[in-house]
Amino acid sequence: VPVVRAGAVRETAGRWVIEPTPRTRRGGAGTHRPAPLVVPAPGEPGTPRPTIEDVAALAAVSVATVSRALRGLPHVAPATRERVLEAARELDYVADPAAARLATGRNVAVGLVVPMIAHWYYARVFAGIEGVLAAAGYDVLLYQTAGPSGIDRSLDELPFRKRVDGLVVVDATLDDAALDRIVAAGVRLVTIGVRAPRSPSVTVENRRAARQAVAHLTELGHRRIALIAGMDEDPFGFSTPLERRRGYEDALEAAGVEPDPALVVPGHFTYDGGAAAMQRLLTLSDPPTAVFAMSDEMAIGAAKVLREAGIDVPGQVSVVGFDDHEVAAYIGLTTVRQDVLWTGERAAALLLERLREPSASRSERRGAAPSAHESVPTHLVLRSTTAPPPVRARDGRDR
Amino acid sequence: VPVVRAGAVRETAGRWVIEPTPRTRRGGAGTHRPAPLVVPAPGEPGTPRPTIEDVAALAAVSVATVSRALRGLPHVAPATRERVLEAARELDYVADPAAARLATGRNVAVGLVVPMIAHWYYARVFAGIEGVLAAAGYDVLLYQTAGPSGIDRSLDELPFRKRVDGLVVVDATLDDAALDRIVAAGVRLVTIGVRAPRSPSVTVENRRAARQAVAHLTELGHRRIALIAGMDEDPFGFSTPLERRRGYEDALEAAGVEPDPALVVPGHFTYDGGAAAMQRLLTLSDPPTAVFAMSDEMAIGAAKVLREAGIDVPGQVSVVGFDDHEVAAYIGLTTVRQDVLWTGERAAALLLERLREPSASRSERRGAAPSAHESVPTHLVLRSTTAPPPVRARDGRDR
DNA sequence: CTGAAAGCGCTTACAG
DNA sequence: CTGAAAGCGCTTACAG
Repeated sequence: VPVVRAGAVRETAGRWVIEPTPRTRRGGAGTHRPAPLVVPAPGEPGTPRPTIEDVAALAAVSVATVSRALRGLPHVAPATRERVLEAARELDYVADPAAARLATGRNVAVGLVVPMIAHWYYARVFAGIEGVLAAAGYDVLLYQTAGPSGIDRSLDELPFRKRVDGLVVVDATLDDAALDRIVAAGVRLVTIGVRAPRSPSVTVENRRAARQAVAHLTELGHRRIALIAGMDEDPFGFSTPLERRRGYEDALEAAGVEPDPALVVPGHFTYDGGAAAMQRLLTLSDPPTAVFAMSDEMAIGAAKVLREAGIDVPGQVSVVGFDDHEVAAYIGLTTVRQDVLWTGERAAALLLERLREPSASRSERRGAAPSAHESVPTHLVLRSTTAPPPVRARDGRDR
Repeated sequence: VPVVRAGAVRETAGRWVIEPTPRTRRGGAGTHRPAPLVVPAPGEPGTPRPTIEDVAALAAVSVATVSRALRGLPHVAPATRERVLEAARELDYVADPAAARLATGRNVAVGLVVPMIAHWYYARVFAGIEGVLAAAGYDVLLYQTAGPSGIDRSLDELPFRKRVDGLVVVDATLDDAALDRIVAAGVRLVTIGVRAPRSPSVTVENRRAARQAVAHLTELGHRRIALIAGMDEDPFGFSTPLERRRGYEDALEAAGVEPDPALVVPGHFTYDGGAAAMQRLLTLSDPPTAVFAMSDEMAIGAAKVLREAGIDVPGQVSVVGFDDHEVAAYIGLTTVRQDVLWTGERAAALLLERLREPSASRSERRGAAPSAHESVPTHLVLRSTTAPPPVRARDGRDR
C-alpha cells in the first residue's frame, strides 16, 4: 500500500490526486473530513494579448520609442509620448513582465518566506511587507516552509530561483551554505527574527522586552515565575525564543531569584501548546504564581487551562503574553506590544535598499557589505491578568 | 502643503519616501509612531547564473535535448538523460521561468486577491490555496485590495496581467467589465465568497449555517435576537453577509418572530466593530437577549462589551459567532465552524482544473463553460455562551 | 529625438 | 533519439 502524505499531490494517468490536509479536532462537533481531490493536470496558455509591436504600429513609431515612452525615459518628444500613451491606452496594453525580465534581468518581484501564513504574526508581517513593496511596484510571492500539511521545506527546495530579485525570510532555518547560494545567485536578502551573516535583519527588542515583562512580575512580588517558550530546543538559530529566554533570566537574576529549569516549558507558539504547557506546570509540586508566555496565543491557552482548573487569574496566578494580538485587549491580557506591521515595513524598506545596490560582486564579495540590524521597540501593556501573588505564596512556598 | 497618503510611496530625487501606515490605538500604552522611511529607488540585477547552454556544453548535447531531458519529455535516450541531469546538478542549474514563459506563454504562477491578508480568514484561505498550488508546482502571488494603509485598489489596478495564469479572488468587488477583461486576457478565474457569471466559485453554506445558528437561539426561547453584520450596505455583490442575513431572517420567520431592523447593526468584521455594534444594541429601549455575529472577531468584541457592562453571558445575553476561530474554543464561544483551509484547497483545485482547460476561445466564448459552484459545509459548535433568556425577558419585554 | 537590430534564455516544430 | 533554427516580447547600446 503506497503511503500518501496528506496535502501531497501525486500524478496518476495525467490527473492529479490531491490529498486533503488533516484537520486538528477542536471544540465540540466533529470535524469535516474532506475527500481527496482529483483534478486534471494543468494545460495551455491563454488568449494572445496586444504586444509592444501593436502599440508601435498604432502610434506609428518604433518599438524602441514605445518602450521609452511607456517607461517614462528621457529623449522622447512630448507629442510622441502622448501618441504612444494614447495607443497603449486604446489597446489596453501592458508589457509582458517575462519579456522585460529576460531583457533586463530584473524580475520586479520579491519572495517572502514564512513558516506558515495562517499564523497571526506571519500574516501581519506579510501585510506590512506587501504594502510597501506593492507601492514600490514589486510583486510579492509567498512561500510557506511549513505548509498546513506539516511537511517542512528547506530554503533550498523553494523554487524562487530566478523568480525574484529579493527575499525576505522570516524565522526560517538558515544554514550558511544555503544563504551563500542565494546571495551568489544575486538574490538580495533580508531576514526577520533571525540574523544572517551579511544581510540586513529586523528583530524586535526581544531580550529587553522579556526582561521588562518578567520584571513587572518580580516587582509585584512573584518568585515562582514560569516561562512558556517555543520548542524544546531550536538548532537553527531562530533567535527570538532564545533572546526572550535570556530576558526572562535577566529579570530573575536582577530580582535575586534562582532560575528553576522545571518552570521553563515548551508551548510551540500555539494555543494548544500553551494550554498543554500550563497543564504541565500545574502538576509541579511547587507550581508557579505567575506565567510569562512568549506569545499571546500561548498565554490565552494557558489562561484557559487556569480558568478551567478553577484557578483565579490574576488572584492566584498572573499571566503575561507577548505580541498584543487583537484578542489580548478583549480578554484583558497583560502583554508586550510589538508593531508587527512596522516590522514588515522596515524589512521591505531594507530590501528595497538592498535591491538598489550595484551588483553583488563588489561590496559583498569583499565582505564589506553594510548589514543593518534593526530593532523594533516594544511596550509593556498592563491590563488585568497580573497582580501580586497570593499571600501564602509570598510568605513561604506552601501555597 | 502636499498631502501624502499614509502608506504611500513617493519618489524625490531618486529616493523613495515611504510614509508609515497609521496604527490604530488599542489597549493601554501609547502606540509606536514610526517615522517615514527614506530608501533609494531600486537598482540592478544580480549575478549571472548558468543557462541551458552551459548545461548543454557540459553534457555535450544540444539545448533542445537538455530542455527535453530536464522536463521529463519522451524521446530522450536514458543514458543521455542521465548525462544531462548530472550536468544540471553539477552546475546547480535551474531554468529561467521568464524565458520559459516567453516561449510557452505559461507563467506557472497564480495570483490570490484578498482584501487584507492580516485578517484571520484570508490568511487561512491563503494557506489552503498555497499548499495545493505549491504542491502542483505553481508560484503564488498575493495582491491586497485593501492594504493596511486603507487605500482600496480595484481589480483593474492590480498588476497581475501577464504575470499569472490564474486568479483566485476572495470577497472582492467585482464588476462584469473587469471580469470580462480578465477572462479575455486568458486568465483563469475562481472566486471565493462571491460569484462571478462564468467562473467556478467556492462559498460556505452561509444561509443554512446562519439559519441553524439563529434557530439554536430561538429554540432556547429567545425572541429578541440581534444580528451583528458586515457593512451597512455592500454594493459589490460580496454575498456572504447577505446570505447570512437571509439565514437569520429564515430562522426568525420559522420561529414566528417579527424581524426588527433596529436589531441589525454593522460590525465590519472586526473586533472593534463588533464591540461598537454591541454598545449600540445596549442603548436600545428593548435590547436583545441574544446576539448572532457574522464572525468570531465581532462576537468576541461584543462579548467584551457585555462583560464590561456587567451583563452576564449567557445568563442575560447569549452570543453566537461564526468561523470557529482558534480563540473561540478558548473563550467558550458558541459558533459556526467553517473549514477555511478546505475552502482554499477547493478553490485551488478548481483553478487547477480551469488551468487545464484548452483555450478560452472555445467553451467560454460560447458561454458553455462549466462553472462549478461549490458549497463548503459548516457545523454549529455549542459551547458556553448560549443559554435560555432570563425569565423576565421570556415573560414579557420588560427586562 | 528616433529607429534598426542584437540579444536575453528558453521551447518547439521540423528535419534527419 | 537528436540538433539547427525560429520565435516568444521585451530592452538597450549604437547610429543617425
